[in-house]
Amino acid sequence: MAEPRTQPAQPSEPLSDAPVPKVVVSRLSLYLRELQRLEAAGQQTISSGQLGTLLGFSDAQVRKDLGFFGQFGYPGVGYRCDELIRAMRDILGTNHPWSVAMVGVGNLGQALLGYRGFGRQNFAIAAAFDADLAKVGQVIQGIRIQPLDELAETVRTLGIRLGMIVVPVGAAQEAADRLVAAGVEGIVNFAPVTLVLPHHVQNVGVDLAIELEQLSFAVTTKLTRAGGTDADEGGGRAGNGHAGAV
Amino acid sequence: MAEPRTQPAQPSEPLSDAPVPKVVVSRLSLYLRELQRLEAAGQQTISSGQLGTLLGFSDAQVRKDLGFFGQFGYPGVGYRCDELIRAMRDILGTNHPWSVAMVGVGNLGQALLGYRGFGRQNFAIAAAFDADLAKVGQVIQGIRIQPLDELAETVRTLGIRLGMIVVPVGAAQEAADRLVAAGVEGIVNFAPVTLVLPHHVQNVGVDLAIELEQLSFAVTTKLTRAGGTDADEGGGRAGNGHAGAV
DNA sequence: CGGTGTGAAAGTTTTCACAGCG
DNA sequence: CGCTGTGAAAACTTTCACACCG
Repeated sequence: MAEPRTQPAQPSEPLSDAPVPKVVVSRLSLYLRELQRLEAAGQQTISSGQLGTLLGFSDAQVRKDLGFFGQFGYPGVGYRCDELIRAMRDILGTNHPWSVAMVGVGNLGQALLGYRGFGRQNFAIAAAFDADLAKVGQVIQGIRIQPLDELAETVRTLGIRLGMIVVPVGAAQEAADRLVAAGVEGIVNFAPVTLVLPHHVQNVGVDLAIELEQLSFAVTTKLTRAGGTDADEGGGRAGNGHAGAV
Repeated sequence: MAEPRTQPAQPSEPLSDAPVPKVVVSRLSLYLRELQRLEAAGQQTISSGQLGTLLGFSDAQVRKDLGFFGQFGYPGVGYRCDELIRAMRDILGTNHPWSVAMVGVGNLGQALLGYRGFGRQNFAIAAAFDADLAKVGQVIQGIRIQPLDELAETVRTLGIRLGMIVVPVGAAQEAADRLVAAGVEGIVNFAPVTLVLPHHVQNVGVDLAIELEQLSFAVTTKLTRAGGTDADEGGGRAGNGHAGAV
């Protein structure tokens, strides 16, 4: 932060008002994940070519993606890991903590309550709700399960902006409606159904069976782009495949 | 199956050898999911426009996507749900059962072992492995946890072709190596790391923190295409957002 | 009519290739 | 040199629009 810099600025925000392709943002998360790993391993700088190779993208794609948000590199050197990490987190919005409301505390919900990966990226499940009154009052992973009736008030009181739906498929839409009514701005939905939401509420779906379906197809057939394992030449690198929001 | 048909054929395989875009296949899974819901609700036929509206896509996109695989519709009528479901499952490869090997039976692994959604789409977790010898021998959800040493033999004996990695990030690459050595053809990876895999092994990544990161960005900013919740006009439909393979 | 299937046009994303910088 | 940042070209995907069918 207090480093003397020569030229690179880090606007860290969409730069122009040009809309950023969704696919670029999904790669940003991968860049960040890899950069954090590299930094932890002691690497100070990295070039677009190296970063791309690690993830199965071209050097040009890495540079173009970053170019949507500013100029972060040093010609002849590459990018400084620490700076780029900070910039990515600024862009993705994870330099500040996010509170998340979980609805549905079954097997999967309980596992997610204990998942350490959220905290590492600055997400905290701040409240959890379940329709089953037998669960209400239990404390799981330090969180007291609340009844659905308390959802709206708790969400407002804690200033929660994101929700996570982990209920059975039949209860998902109602859970979504409650979260929306409480003022949540985005929802991650683990139920295998397409939610009906107002346009101002963002939505990411994770359908575990669909991930396997995509693999089933890929194992059987050839795809056009970045299919299944992708990119990379020769030896053994794995490229990357992420499921794609449902 | 014994219906008299007029004209529609259902090639159900890539039709020509033209490679199919990955994004098309991901939408196929969504079409299938929606069709199954509609059929369960008693609907017999559906038009491309209706199906598209339910998922936030255009009618033309639905028709183009299906067009990669054959001709399934009846002009003036639409598609018969039962026929289209069967065709989609043939294409995705889920008309026959798949056995999956799970590596790592922690909180998340145990939750996935009990997840009913896999079975509904013809996936069965047929074996589970863990490095923790205290877990080995336990029976969870009807599956006996085996030591990693038995992975190769079990995978071969059971003819398992797909693997699922649910170990901590530091153990993921080794788990992948073992699965690959055992002859698995595709891997779903829940660990937040990019695996190095041979090119012939397909790979889908699910990074739970990245899903939230994408939401964090979407809530903060405007995206270009299918951003967060997308598509649809007026009232309240939710479009669809699936995360995108890592 | 209402709706499919499909070329052709429009729009978007990726790759190329190169000027410029330290 | 090695590597970034970026216009311009190429590739790919989506939308349009219409012939054709029951």
